[in-house]
Amino acid sequence: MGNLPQYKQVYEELRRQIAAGLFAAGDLLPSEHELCAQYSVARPTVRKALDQLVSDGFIQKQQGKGSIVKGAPKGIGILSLTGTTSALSSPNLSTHIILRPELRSWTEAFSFPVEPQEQRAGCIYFERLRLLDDEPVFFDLTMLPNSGLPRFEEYDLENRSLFDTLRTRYQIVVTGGTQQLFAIRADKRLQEYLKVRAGHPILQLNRKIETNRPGFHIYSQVFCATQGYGLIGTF
Amino acid sequence: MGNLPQYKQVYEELRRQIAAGLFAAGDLLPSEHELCAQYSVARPTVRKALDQLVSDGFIQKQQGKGSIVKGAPKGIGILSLTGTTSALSSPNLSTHIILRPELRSWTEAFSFPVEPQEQRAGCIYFERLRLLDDEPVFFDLTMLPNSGLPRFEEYDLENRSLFDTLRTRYQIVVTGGTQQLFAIRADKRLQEYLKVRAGHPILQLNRKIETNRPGFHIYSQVFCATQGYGLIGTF
DNA sequence: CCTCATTTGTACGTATGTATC
DNA sequence: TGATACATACGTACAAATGAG
Repeated sequence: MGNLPQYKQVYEELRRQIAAGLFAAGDLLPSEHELCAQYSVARPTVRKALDQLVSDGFIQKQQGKGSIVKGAPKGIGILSLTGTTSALSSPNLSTHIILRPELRSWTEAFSFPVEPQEQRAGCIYFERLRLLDDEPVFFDLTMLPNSGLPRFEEYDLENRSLFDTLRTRYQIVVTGGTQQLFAIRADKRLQEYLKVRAGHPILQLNRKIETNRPGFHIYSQVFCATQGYGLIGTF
Repeated sequence: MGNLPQYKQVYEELRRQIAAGLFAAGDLLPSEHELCAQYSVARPTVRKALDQLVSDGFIQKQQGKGSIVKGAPKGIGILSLTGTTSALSSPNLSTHIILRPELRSWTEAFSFPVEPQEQRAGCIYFERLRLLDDEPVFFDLTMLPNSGLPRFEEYDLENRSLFDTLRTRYQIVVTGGTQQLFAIRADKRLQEYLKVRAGHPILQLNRKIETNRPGFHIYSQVFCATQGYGLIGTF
């Protein structure tokens, strides 16, 4: 049932090793031939896993040389898609739940229309504030269809990335998406949460994220005060 | 010499057809089996081309059903990587060259350090202003290493996407990158180019883009006034 | 400069599983 | 239920780039 395909097992294992820092940036992964032996799979299987790591930004490949480790994605990875792990695995970054996941009805999500089956399923909605060194950096609102996510509330959104939870618990992975970016002035609510003065420039990000599960989208809206550091992402 | 691998030929042809609107959004591409027959290639070759189209956001795949065309990426595709074509193929979007490509020396690019071989090669630098319906929407600065780009100045940056030119003329494709986003207040120069009042919130984007050519990066800085429309991208 | 082993890139064929309609 | 379509997986072969000698 919940068995992962072999290429995903290899992917998850290598990804874990890289994220855990077992390879320094610039190191070479074992060659494809060696990986085949280690995991007892054929080369196309290993290559598929490596392709994933490339598109996730964990490695680069170079013909005749090998697979070069780029290291765990750095920064506040809100813009990186599958690499958002780093956002919450960073030791000095914490998450404060402003509004715990609750069930709502919905017809639209941050200006994106929701699809009929999503509307029927209802909406899981929650709000979080992310802090870096106890300073608020961004405030985000998330909407998910309430379908096929048993025991979702049990999973610890304070300490785990949403995308990690969806990927490892429910086999839901991001396949693409659409985003809108705005620079706006802080309103009252943002002034309070992000601790900025009135009219301070704020980055706003609306995203509709597609997944491998047909008709299942993640909708999110993020506000970020970028004074000082900027919002970093790999892609 | 300049022969493309078969999977890239299939990719380019299908991409061209989708971008040209030969398929409506929601249409199915021919099945993998049919594509094999059409292009006289094996199924793994077709699948590799389709994988590319998926990761570029042109199609979605669904097991048992087929490859669903999502249509040409819409909006100002500054954030989409390989799909930036749309930005300049849009009929009402035009490009004004503020500063024609010129050769410079460089040691850093928008806060990103440049690598030694790039520094030795020198820097191609240019500035462009993009207009939508004759209204300025964003202002961008680009830096490229001056190596392996014969006759670069001849190619028409006013009417073609930079990424398209690099991909089709020089076989340089984007493999990933890092970006920093900021919300800032407009300074004097931005007030002039983007026609906004002093202190208006502006979106700033610094990017270091990696390519399949080792040691060749594209550095760009983009400023955008997002009042009204927002900056849209697919990923 | 050339040779050679290593490593990744491209391509084909085949087989089987699983989702969709 | 069956036909179709995509997903996964293995094996093979050769090409092209890299780096060591």
